Amino acid sequence: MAQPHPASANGASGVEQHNGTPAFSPLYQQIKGLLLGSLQAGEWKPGESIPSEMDLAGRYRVSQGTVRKAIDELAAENLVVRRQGKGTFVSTHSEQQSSFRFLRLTPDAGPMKNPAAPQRHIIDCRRARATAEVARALLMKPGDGVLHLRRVLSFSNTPTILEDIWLPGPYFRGLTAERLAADERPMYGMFEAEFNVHMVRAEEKIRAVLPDAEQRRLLNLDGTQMPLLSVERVAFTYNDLPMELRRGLYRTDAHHYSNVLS
Amino acid sequence: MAQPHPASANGASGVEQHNGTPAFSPLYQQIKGLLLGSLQAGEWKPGESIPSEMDLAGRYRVSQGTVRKAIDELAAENLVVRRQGKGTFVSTHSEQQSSFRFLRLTPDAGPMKNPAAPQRHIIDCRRARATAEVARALLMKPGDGVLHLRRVLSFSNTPTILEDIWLPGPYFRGLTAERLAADERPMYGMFEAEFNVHMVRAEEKIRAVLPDAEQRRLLNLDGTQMPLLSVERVAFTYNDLPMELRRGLYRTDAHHYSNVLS
DNA sequence: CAGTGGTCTAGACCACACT
DNA sequence: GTGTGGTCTAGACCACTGC
Repeated sequence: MAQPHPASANGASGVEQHNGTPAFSPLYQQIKGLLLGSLQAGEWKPGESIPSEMDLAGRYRVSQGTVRKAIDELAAENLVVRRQGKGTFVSTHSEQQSSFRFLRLTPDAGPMKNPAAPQRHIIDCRRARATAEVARALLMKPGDGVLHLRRVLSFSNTPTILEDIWLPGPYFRGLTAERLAADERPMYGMFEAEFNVHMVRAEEKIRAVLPDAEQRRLLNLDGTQMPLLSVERVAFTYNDLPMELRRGLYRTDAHHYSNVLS
Repeated sequence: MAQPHPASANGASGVEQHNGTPAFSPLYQQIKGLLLGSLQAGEWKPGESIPSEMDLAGRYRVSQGTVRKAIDELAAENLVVRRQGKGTFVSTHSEQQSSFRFLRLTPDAGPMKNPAAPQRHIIDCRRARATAEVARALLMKPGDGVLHLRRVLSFSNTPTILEDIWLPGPYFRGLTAERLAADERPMYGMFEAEFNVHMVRAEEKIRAVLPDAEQRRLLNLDGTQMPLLSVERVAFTYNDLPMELRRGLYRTDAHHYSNVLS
C-alpha cells in the first residue's frame, strides 16, 4: 500500500486479468475493501467509533484524503456515520427512530416528528426445513434448517402488518419466542447485539394481494374484503450474504408505503 | 468567491442570520448553487455537456477540487452524469433505457438486459380545473387550469398500467392527444425537449386497492377480482417545484414494484 | 496528441465536541 | 486546548476518449 513517491503509479496499474479487462483498482477502493473487512470481522462493533482518519492513514501508509474518500463511500452506503468533531461510527439498528430505516410504511396523515414504534406480537417461532423458495433466497439447500417467525405489528392498537420471517438456522442458535417477546429493541438491533448479524441492505418486491382466511383472521379483517400490500424482502449483511427472507402483508387503508425516486 | 490566499477563511464564515443560526455555507455548496441556477435557467440543456472542471474553476475563481466536489453532489443526485475522458453531461430522460428510471415495475421473471419499452395508448387528454387535491399537490389554487391525461401502458400486449396524469396548464401549452400519440420518446424526455420541464425527483405513495368497474374495463380485467397497486407520484423539477401528479394502477400478477433499502 | 474526468498527495485552516 | 471530521488549495500523475 505504501507509495515510494507522491502520486506515483498505483500498485495494480497496468496489470491485466485473464479476461483482458484491466485490473486497475484505485487506492481508496483498496482501503475501502480493508475497512469493509474489518467491519465484517467485527473489529469495530456497531455503535462504536472507528479509528480517526489520521490513524487509518498512518496504518495503511496513505494520505488522509485517500482514507477520507474510502470512508465517504462507506458513509454513502450507510455502513458508517460521520459526526463532525466526534468521529466516525459503525451504523447500528439499535438507536431510536431506527425502527423505520427498513420500514417504509408511513401514516397517511403524514410523518410525525417522533413516530411511535409499533407494538409487536409474536405469533409463532419454530425451527423448520427450508422450502425450495426459502433456500433459493437464502443461498441454502432445500431442507436446511431455518428459523421461521410469524408476528403482527400494530399501530395504535390496530393490527397493520403480518410478517413471516425466515432466518438461516445456524446463525441464530438460541433464538426463541420468549426471547423475542421480552426484547425491547428493534429486531435488527437485537440481531446485531445477540447474533453478530448486521443487516446492511435489502431488496423488496411489492405486489397487491388478497389475504386468505387465516391472514384475515390474524389481522382482524374478518368480514371485509381488503386488498393488502405484499412486501417480500431479502436482507443482506456486509458481504452481500442474504441473511433473512421476510414476507410482510401491509394494511394500506390508513398508511402507505413511501418511496423516493431520483 | 475569489480567495486572497489559499485556505483563507470562507466568505460567509462567522456571519450570523437573524434567527441566530450560523450562515456558514461551504464554498463548494455555493458553487453547487450556481451550477444549479445555470441548469435551471437552461444555460446547459439536457444531454449537453457542461464546461470542464478547469473552466468552471477559472470562471468561479476557485480550485478544481472545489468545483469537483460540487459536481460530485450533482452527480449523486442524478442531475448530471460524468463520463471519463469526455466530460460532464446534463441528465436526460430521452436516452434509451431511461423509460425505467422512474418506473419501478419489473417482470417477475427478472430484469432483462434490454427491457422492452411498454406500448402506450392515450385514452384521454383534456384541459380541466384543478380539484382541491390536485391543487394541493401541484401548489396551485383549486380551479386553476390543469391538463389531465389518461393512458394505458401494456407489456407484450397485456394492459398493465392505467395512469391518470395532471400537469399545470400554463407550462404545457399546446400539448394534445395527437402530439402525445405521435411521439416516440419517453414522456419525460418529450417534456424536456418540448416544454423545458425537466423532472429531477419524485415521491411515490403506494397502496393496495380494488379497481372500480371502469378501471377494470380499461385494463381488461372484467370478470376477475384482482387487487392492484395504487402508485401516487408527485414529480419535481430543479427548484423542488412540483410539476406533475400521477396516479398509476399497476397489475402485479406478472410484475412487481421493486425497491432497494439501505 | 491534447483534453477530459479520476486519483493521490501534502499542507493549511475551519467548525464542532469534549474536557 | 486537543482531537475529530470538514473544507480548500496547488500540483502531479493516471486512465479514457477522440482527433
